[in-house]
Amino acid sequence: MSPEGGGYDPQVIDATWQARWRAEGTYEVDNDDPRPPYYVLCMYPYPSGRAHMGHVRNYTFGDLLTRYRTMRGYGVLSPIGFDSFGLPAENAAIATGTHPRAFTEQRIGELTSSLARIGASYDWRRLVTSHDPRTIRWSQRIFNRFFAAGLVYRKHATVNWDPVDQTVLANEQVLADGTADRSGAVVEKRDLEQWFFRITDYAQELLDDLDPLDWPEKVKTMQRNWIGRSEGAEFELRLCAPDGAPDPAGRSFRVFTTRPDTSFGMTFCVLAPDHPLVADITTDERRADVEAFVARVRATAEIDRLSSERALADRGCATGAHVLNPFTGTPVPVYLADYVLATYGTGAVMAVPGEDQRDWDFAGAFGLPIVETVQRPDGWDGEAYAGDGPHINSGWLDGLDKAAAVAASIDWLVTHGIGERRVNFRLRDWLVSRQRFWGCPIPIVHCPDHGPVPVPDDALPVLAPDDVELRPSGQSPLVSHEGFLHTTCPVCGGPARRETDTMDTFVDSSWYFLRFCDPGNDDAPFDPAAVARWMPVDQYIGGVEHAILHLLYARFFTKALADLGVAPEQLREPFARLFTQGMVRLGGSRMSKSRGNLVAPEDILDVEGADALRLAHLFSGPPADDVDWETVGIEGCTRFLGRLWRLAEPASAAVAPAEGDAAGLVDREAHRLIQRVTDDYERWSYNTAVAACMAFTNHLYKEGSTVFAVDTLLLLLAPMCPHITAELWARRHDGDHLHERSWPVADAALAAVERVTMVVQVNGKLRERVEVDAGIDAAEAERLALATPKVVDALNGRPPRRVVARPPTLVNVVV
RNA sequence: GCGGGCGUGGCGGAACUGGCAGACGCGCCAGGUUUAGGACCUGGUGUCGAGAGACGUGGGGGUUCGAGUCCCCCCGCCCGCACCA
Repeated sequence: MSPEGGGYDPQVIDATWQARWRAEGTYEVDNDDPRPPYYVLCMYPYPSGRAHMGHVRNYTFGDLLTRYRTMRGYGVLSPIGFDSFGLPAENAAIATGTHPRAFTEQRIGELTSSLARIGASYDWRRLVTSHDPRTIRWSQRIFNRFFAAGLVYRKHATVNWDPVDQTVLANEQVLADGTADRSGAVVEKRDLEQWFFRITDYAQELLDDLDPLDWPEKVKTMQRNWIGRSEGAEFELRLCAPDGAPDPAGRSFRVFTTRPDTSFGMTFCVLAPDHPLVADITTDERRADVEAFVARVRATAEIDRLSSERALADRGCATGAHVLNPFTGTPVPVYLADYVLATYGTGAVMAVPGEDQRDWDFAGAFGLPIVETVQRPDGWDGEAYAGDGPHINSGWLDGLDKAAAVAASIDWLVTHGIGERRVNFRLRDWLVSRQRFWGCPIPIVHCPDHGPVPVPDDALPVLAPDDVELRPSGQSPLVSHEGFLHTTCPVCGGPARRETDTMDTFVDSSWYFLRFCDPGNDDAPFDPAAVARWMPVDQYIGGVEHAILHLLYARFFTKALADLGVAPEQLREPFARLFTQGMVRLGGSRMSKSRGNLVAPEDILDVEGADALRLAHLFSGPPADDVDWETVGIEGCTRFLGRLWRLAEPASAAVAPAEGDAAGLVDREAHRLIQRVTDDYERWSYNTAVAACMAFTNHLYKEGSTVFAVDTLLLLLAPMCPHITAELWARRHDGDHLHERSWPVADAALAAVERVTMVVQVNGKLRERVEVDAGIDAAEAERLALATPKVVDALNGRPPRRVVARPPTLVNVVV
């Protein structure tokens, strides 16, 4: 290490350049910036304190892209914010007595410092946090717009209730085994009055608009499955006596099916245990059993309900009621079963055991008849048959295949006024109420005379009071805060009570990316013109764990806001391109606080510095893949940065300059490197981009360096390791700022290869290598190949059976 | 069960459109430098074989002049949804 130049000291260099970027506003961009716009966005973080490795990975990719696109001449919008409402702050408040705001703002400070320390570059003027009263005001304004448009409504819902923490939980806080992720208690069901967003109005559009998005196919598929469109028919079943005599009261219910073609095989039907008609249709003889069954299902934890261990006979119950199968005119019994869900379709199904395995199993357990309505293929040895085939035992549908029989059966239902074609979605409306304190208050006043009334726009934001005591009482402290609770009705001025529920924090993350476009706006959530300039986000980066909820909600918000005229009308999708990065694991398991296997990025920043840490993440493998930190060799990256320093630092000069022809060859190599690395950046192949830069550095150590080659290397590495490259560039170029330079452009003529190694194969096996001119034609390649000793040997005087020439890289001689 | 993906050295991975398998890095081995250690520099490193060479991308088959890459079957692993009628 040369004493004159000084060694590579990341502590000093990182801090120097981070301060300079911040002070000079290097990555600030105005809405009238003359450069073409490009919007890079990392999913904004929940402020949990100092950054963990997942953050580092995420924000390294985002920062790299910001710097790269800036060098390519774009005005890059790269904002950051914090998803600062949420459960952990509230739990900490209950545990320690700290106000959630103080707790949260401390965590924001820590995460902000971490982000700065990895060198992430943002336009800090655009900072948006969910708990900021300015954000709350516009979240509430949007709620009111949705309310006015009928996109918000209130209804009774069965929600998850944690009996230990005494609170309602979101679905995502309930584990697969039916226990709460925080308390571990078995979650109960409770009926409460809740607020919903009518996302199902957009189900079809949310499905259709996925197709053109440049998103991982996996994420699009997950969303399609979540939306869960299915086509079929809905029709009416009329109650009757066991002998088929009409029900004197004329009662009926409707069923949804995707297989109306199999209706002739309906030998019973099934209602959900909580179907509203259950009590009404149950016969007196069956009432005791039915009531016991319904009570049992309600009390049974989800996990037990789903268990395949349970005897089927315990999962259903006869009601004693009968309905007429309209296709056959015969009566069939009505059962209850826990596998029929009240919330999907009509909460009632016709059962066709011949063509549905669940119905088959149920029929077996209850001794119900099975009628096959589709001809089994030869050799079929299964039970229920769901495939295609000619219909049998189906009256006028006999002989038709599935598609024809579906169409004919629906026509028949329509003609007879019994039912109609029907599309159902699995997607439910979005339950947004949370009985929590640390969230955006729902801006509603309940008036005894006028019902729920929105708080007028000019009275927003509705802010939660600070003088509350957070206790695990099962209610938001707002419920018992008299000053907050009591207000007047905006319509009549009479006494009224404030809504005490807050909004799901997914509401905040459903529009924050729009606010980033116009964060200072005091008249509206954002100016549609500002949004039109930047949106949609050109590159969105985040974890695949948000593949469904956040991304679906944000898409819904964008569409709804566009339809309401809040966002530009033509903005139908928020995120044009999505990249989901892999998770950081340690020794195979997920890194997490609870597992106690966190590797603190700050410890690495203290020693190896930001550039080595970033490089380690970039080099470890494809960005989309999970990475096991145990196998990441930061040593190689640290070593490389040392080599780079001794190559490029003017006074450290460990590499001699290339002389004469060698210099020209090195420069040509540099042009090829530009092509290679640029291509790698464009296709998210950063591990190979790093590899190419390492290989080139090795090459320079061997062949000698040139000013052009080293400068090129620094430019290409600038987005990946911005500190060391900026420092080296400044030392080489009289204080010049690397990150204001343009991305290098390869000279195609110089990059072109003149001499290449041509591979000669005999029968597809490698036999010779020949140095040839890159411009040779097929005839010349063949001539050279046939003249090589191994080929002459193999031919032994005979002519080749065939010669395949792919000049200038390969010739295959078939003998 | 349905959907998506993956399987390459001791390890992370590379091979983009079918054309030199294993780039780059870790680790390991040897040499240099150093008082020594560390750091650094150079070379080597898929398996078998003294060598020529043979074998080699989870297993089996196929297409092709040529297959890690395309097709079929099987095995194993990961992820998502999971009684959605």
